[in-house]
Amino acid sequence: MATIYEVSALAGVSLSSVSRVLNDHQHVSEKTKKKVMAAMQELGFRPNTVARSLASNRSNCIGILVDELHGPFYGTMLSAIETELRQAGKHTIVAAGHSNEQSEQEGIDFLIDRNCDALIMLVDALSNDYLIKLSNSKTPFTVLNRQIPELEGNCFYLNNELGGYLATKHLIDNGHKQIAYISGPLSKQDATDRFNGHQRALQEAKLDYNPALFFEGDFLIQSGRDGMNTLLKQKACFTALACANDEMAAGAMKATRDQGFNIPEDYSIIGFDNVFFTEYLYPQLSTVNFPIKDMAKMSSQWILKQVYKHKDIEITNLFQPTLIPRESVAKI
Amino acid sequence: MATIYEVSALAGVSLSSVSRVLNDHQHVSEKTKKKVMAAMQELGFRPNTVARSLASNRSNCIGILVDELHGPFYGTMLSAIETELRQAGKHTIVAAGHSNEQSEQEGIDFLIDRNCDALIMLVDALSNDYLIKLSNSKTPFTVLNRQIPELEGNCFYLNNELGGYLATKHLIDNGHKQIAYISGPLSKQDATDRFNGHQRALQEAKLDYNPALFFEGDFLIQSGRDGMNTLLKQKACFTALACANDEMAAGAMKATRDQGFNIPEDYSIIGFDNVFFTEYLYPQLSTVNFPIKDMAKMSSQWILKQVYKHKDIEITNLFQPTLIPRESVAKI
DNA sequence: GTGAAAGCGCTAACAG
DNA sequence: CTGTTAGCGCTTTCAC
Repeated sequence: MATIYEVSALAGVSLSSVSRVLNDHQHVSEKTKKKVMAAMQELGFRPNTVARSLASNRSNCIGILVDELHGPFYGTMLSAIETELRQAGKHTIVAAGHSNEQSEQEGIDFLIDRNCDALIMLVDALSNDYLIKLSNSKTPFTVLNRQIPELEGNCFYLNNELGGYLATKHLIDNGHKQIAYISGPLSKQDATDRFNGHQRALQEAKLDYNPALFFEGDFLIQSGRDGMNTLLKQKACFTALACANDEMAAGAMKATRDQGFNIPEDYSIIGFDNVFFTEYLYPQLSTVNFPIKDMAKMSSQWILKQVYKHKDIEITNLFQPTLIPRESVAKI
Repeated sequence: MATIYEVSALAGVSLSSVSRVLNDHQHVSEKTKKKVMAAMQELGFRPNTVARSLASNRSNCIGILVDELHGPFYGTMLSAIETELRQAGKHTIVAAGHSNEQSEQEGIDFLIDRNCDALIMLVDALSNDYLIKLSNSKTPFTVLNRQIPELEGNCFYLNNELGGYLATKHLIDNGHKQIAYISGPLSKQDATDRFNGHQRALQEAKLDYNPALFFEGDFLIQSGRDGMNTLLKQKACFTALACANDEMAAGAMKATRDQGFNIPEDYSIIGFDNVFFTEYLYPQLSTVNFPIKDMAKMSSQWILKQVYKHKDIEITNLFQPTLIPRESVAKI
């Protein structure tokens, strides 16, 4: 593998000149630039990224830390980030935190040690305090799906409350008056925000909130099944169900059918997130779109702008959900 | 950030000694080892990975190249690889090739330039020839879901023929005699292997293969819909359908119901891959398991063994599919 | 067992 | 606009 050294020799210029054209510096004459380029071409020169990192203290690597690598959400996110970053010549290093505080901290260290220029995180085990402390270190980072007031500019998040509102409103607009709700773990901000939105829609329509129609799940499919089974068993009746995410909605659909009911004839169901498999379900699940792709892209752009000084990038931190009506909600 | 230099000063030993304990070399006295460790602790020393890479020409990074980062398959794979590699202290750099030959080649260059110690690839646009040529370069690699005779030891693949056989056999065992088939693009090896397995099962049961009951899809959901719609329209009748992957099976289920038929009462359907959402479908999709997780793990271990000289690792290149009977296939 | 010294390939002042 | 000169932080011969 040829080095910058051999290039400089062949081109008959100094090391620095080669380095300059390599880094697109201004103040290089067209002539030497041409000579250098030709020499690089001839030698099949490929710059050694590691050496560049060491000398410049820049790795051109962005670390991505997520709870899990599998699941419908993360793939979409990774894909959007990788696409955006790679076309800017940046690499993506991934690490999973497995929703475990210690493991997530290790993941961060892992990524920082690797000299990542910046981090993108979608994690929930890490405390706000930890993240705030981290913001004083030299590695800039971005946080997805989380709003931390002290770190406002670094956070890219959804108006979850509005999403929750939209979902329940859609049910109400279809004539439903008794609406059950399966939430995510209320210890998580996004879960409570969505639930608050649900309640706001109820109030707005002057519908009473009935605690018997509430079930707290954990965002996983099984809790959707458990939730719907529980709801179906209690006495208060209802005609529609809003779930705080699509996985739980899928579980609820299963439970509903296992009990011999039809969707949406007997029960209308709406999810949240609009993950790709919602279209595969039968009936196709009505849901609320979570623009994870846009958010992932935006946070990549934030890094491009902050860390690599790209210009002309408009940053938005707050994203809006939209209703995706499909087949699982019917008029009553 | 403390350097090895400060550690050596504080410990009162030379640079080399510090380096030795850092790298777990033999021939270091317990005493100096202790002193060094203490000094590191005190200074909160964290070795600079980049400098180590440059000096040792080892990055402890494994590059992963996949067609796409989203989709049900890749997440599972990435997750298994990251878990396995990270606990060995290795990092994972990902790149997507977008099923485009040039883009995949760029992905490889990208990863090699980044000084990856090895590569794991799950790609289909790259030709065997290209891969064979690549095997002469200094970066070892592994190929998933693909069998290249010249690169036998580097390939980790499924017995797709057997999988195809198992699926159709399951249909036959349930009494079906007219079985339709929606294949993947026959230009791809895995698609033809699966299809061959289908035909073998037919022959074995002395059932005639009817070309009218065949549709060539592209592994995406829409082609499953198109396929089933086409099959339903032609005159030859059938009672069961085997699909070369789960996405197409999901599409076929949709088409079946859109035409007013029930699954499995009117048509039994079986998929292939056993991706996570097959359990979310209604009815739950019977399918054939593709042990992508095991394969991903095994290929990580191959790298650990070949590149990092870990011992006691048994390598298997060929994996076996298994039948996963669920609800979408009924006796006739 | 330990230390000295020479790089790994490149960037970045600093002169000119 | 170009060349000289130090390093970046660590590994690795090679002596001792």
